[in-house]
Amino acid sequence: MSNVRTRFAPSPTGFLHVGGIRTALFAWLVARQNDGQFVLRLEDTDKKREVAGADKHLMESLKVLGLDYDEGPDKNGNFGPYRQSERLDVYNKWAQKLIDEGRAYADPYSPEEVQAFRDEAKKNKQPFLYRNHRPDNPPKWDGTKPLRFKSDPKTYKWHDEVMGELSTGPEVIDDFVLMKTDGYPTYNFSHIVDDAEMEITHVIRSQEFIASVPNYLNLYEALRLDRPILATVPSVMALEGTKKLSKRDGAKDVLDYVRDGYLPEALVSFLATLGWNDGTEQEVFTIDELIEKFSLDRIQKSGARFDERRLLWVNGHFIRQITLNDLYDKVENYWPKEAKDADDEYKKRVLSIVQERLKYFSELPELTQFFFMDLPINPELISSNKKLKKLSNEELKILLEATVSKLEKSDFSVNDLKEKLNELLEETDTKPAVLFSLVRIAITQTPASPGLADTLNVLGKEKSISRIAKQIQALS
RNA sequence: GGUCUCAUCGUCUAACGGUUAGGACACCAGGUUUUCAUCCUGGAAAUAGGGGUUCGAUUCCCCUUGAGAUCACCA
Repeated sequence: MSNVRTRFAPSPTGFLHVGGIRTALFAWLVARQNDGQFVLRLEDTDKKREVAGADKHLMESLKVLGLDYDEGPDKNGNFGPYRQSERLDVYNKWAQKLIDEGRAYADPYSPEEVQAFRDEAKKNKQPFLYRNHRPDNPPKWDGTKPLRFKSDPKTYKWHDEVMGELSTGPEVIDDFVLMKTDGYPTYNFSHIVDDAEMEITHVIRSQEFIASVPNYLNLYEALRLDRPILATVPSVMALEGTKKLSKRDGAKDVLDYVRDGYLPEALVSFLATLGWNDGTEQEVFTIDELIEKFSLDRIQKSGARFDERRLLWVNGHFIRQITLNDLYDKVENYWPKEAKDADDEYKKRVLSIVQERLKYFSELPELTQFFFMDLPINPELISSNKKLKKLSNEELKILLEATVSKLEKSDFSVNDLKEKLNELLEETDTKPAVLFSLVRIAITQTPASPGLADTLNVLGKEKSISRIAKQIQALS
């Protein structure tokens, strides 16, 4: 394929959720795997729905995930401008062409009259077709009335890269609005013109548009434009219920995931494999692997549910794979506030023993707080422990005192700590489940922590022993 | 209601008409000297229903059922 150009064309009406990002990702992958261009075009033709700042937010979302675009509102390109609101002359030019050729006409009816037609159709359980009311002698179009396409209803068969062979009858073709009375074009008109003017080769978009495709095909013919390759991506569905994922079901802003400490590469891998696979049993993909292996025709035809638990697993998988130094840089802003004055070396050691249990960065404070401050004694940790609650305070104290005197003799290297702890098990004739749990609780005061020897090693001799002493005191 | 589309474990999915229907997430059990996590082993878990075609259907056809999309001067 020569010079592939794909585009992502959102309207700036709010944040980008995972479904939108997935569509953008697929378009981006097609461009990258063909050494083509990926274009961002803002479809801001509905001024009523536009949200201030949404454009910036959207661009930021793409950039954070690494979906860099070659042309867009904030990039130079030979096909600009990339905001539809700045391209009105283009739409007017093409609209005039249709008018001149008798393929567009002014809609003489008021909105109320059109609505009455629609209500009547609905009452009769018929689909609404404006062309059943097409006027015989429409007035000249002067912008005060909507401009409608004069359609040429017919049967269509076409190929969709994802959905396969599709076909429809003439009953779905209608005289849709091209230009609104506010001077802006409708999506149905503007995207056709822009895709052609911008030389887009692949139109990859979500499935709510598929029913309109026959109308688009009809318009391409009237405009005498070659139609691009079409690919319709199914919606991402909410985990519960039967609805597509939407903002009201709690679909999160992708930037929220990034803020919570999800790695962009994990989000990308997860989103790509939500409804796509390469036919092997590979579950996780790097971006380079996706660029190499992705293909539109292996996208599922029905919508996949968004299961955040799988995303969590993918993210943990990526976190465990990156190097400690890399991870250290990435978690810079996620440490508990008590770590403010801790030095890099210490924080790095903490991170190294926490890396395998970190699922996303926002968890870091609860996982590591005790490394940076003495947590208050929590008696419940002992009283709720199956084994420990059977022992008396006196017995617990004896064990902890033995631990202190043993640890006094350790150089606190991990190996020596392991050795000393083993000796302690023998000398006190205690099971690991008892002794180690007790010591772990004494030094961390948390329900879960990394391995005991590692934790002692990082905490250091002084802190460890003083915390055990505090626990002994609390038992008195 | 019309039109289009889809249908495999709870979830994401694999299976040129011939497989004990495979993998992953989640779940359960066991193991790796404590917890949590990682890792390893094992377990439970699916072809929506009914008809065809075929020696043989998850796979092809039809019907039913269920689901999604759409029928805007929104995209």
